Amino acid sequence: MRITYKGDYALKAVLELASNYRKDTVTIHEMANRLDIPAKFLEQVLLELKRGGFVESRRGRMGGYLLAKSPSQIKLGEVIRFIDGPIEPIACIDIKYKGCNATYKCVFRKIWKEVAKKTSEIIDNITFEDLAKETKKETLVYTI
Amino acid sequence: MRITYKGDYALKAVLELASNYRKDTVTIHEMANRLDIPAKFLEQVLLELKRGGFVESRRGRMGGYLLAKSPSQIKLGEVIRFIDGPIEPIACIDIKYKGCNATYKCVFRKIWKEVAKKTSEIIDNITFEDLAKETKKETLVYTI
DNA sequence: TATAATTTCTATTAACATAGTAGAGTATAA
DNA sequence: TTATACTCTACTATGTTAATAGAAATTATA
Repeated sequence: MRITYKGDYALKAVLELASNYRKDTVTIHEMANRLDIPAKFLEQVLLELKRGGFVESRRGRMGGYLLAKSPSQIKLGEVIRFIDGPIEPIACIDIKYKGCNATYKCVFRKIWKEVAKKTSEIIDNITFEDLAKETKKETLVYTI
Repeated sequence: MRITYKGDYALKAVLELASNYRKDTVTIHEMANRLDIPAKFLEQVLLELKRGGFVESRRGRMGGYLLAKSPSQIKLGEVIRFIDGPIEPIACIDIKYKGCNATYKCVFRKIWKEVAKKTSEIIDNITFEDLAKETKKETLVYTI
């Protein structure tokens, strides 16, 4: 798995919206400023997240973005997979990969699957509710 | 972590040499044919593996490649890191990464570190001796 | 109703990485 | 001496990434 800037931005954006869940909508520019992300790039990321059903938007004045479902229903793994693709470290799990005339007896294949499994055990067991709580807590710690 | 074709080829080449440890040297072309890898590309990979101290070579007639140390002393993780770089899924662990004005309080950072740790627990605990044994066993199974 | 604020959509681009190709040079066993 | 093998450097095609640009559509509100 490799996390791109786009994926990184997506996670931060969703977390931002999760922290704002059931409050106001947040505009692209607000998020871009707060997260220090190029606004036009973030715009594209948010559109993609919308198509993925993670966020909703309100157009026009007083518009902005908001989460499409509860933070507790969005897993870290879902978002990163949607934006950056499969978490498997090598494509030999995938169809496109050519280079193994006998994948079924490739000793590496099972290792990469094991890596993917362990990765999944982490990222598919963390919701944005968890993350929002954690950031809140950390912010408090640093504020006090 | 993302494993490139180059990394994939490197692992297969080292395994091939591990299976041949203390027997004859193996030429680039033999390996390229057996592993179905473009010979000129494999050539570069092997040169890199040599610079990394994983393999040795004999030039001229009757030449070829051989392992520089015992298969039991070469870990999967060492080779893949050397060829494909750090296993961390995101560069925010690295210096070059810009985009976190406060990495120390980034909730994602610790997650990616955890992923890297689990990955390391797998790939740094497998030697090419293990792998060579496994391929040998599997080959037998399919031969019988 | 006009306007400012906001999202939406499509295209373009610079830089870099990947995966490979090409060819001339060097060493060595037989 | 020669065939066989590794060595080295350069080149290239393709794709991906991380943006940037600008015009269009929508909507609250003054």
